[in-house]
Amino acid sequence: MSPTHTGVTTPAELDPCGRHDHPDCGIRDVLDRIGDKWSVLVVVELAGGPRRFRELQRAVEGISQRMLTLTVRRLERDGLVLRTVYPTVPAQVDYRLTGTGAGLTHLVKALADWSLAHRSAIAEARHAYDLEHPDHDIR
Amino acid sequence: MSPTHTGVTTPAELDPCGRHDHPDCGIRDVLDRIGDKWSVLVVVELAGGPRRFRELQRAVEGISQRMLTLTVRRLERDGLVLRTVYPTVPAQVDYRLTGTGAGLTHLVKALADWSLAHRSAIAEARHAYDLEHPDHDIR
DNA sequence: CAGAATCCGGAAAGATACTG
DNA sequence: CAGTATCTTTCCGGATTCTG
Repeated sequence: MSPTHTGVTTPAELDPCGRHDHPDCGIRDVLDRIGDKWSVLVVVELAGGPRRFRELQRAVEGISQRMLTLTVRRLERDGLVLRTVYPTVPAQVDYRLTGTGAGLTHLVKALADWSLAHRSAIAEARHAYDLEHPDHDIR
Repeated sequence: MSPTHTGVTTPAELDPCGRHDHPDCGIRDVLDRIGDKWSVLVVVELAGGPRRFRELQRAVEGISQRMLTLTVRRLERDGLVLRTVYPTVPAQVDYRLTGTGAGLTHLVKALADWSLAHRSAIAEARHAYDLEHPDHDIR
């Protein structure tokens, strides 16, 4: 039993943490890592195999070279992506997922599945909301 | 077969989309929704049952009233949260997860599980990276 | 209590130019 | 090619004040 249990009904199947004795389940750790605008897209692309810098930039579409650098550096730092430099000229670098990073793709797939499964429902909900609330500035 | 198949080796078990014929798998939809700073925390709290505005604000800890309003409004608009107003005085409002929203908690749990499982590995990777790259400004 | 409206600072992201 | 270095702009989010 959690010492801070409030007596509120908490169905086990709806408790995302499995227990309530820590504030955010550490979820923020993941989200801070893949919740940004580009990380997931880069991971998805790398799931298709190693890619070079330019390949990634072309594949992700819309990402600036600056953001790609930052994104890929962070992923490297977190041990999700391996960066390999080949001492050729001009320089050649490739990026590939590490074991941990590959495991992430399973998570991403879960996200994609859920997204696809509910995308229309959400779109409808939005539409309905927008009709009932003619002038809002949400989003 | 995908018409845009490039011939690159793409192990099915690493393909997060299941297919490559769309750019981002719609993942961005989900991430734009739960990738922000507070949405997940609110959903997690609501997984414990209906909450009133103030209860949420106290529970989430650190969230401003403004951000709570915005967060909960977006979730409502997307049909993930149901907002109920009781015409009492003073006003009383409660928020609860919809069916779709409850389904989200499974996703969140997956995130939490992955996070907990790899948190130490990632921490070590970071530490190692920071040692080899004494002065970087990543993050 | 449950918000709405406003102001404001800092961080994130984009664009661009330059380099090994 | 694969970045780094700047500069500019955008916008997220906090603090505060006011209302039904």
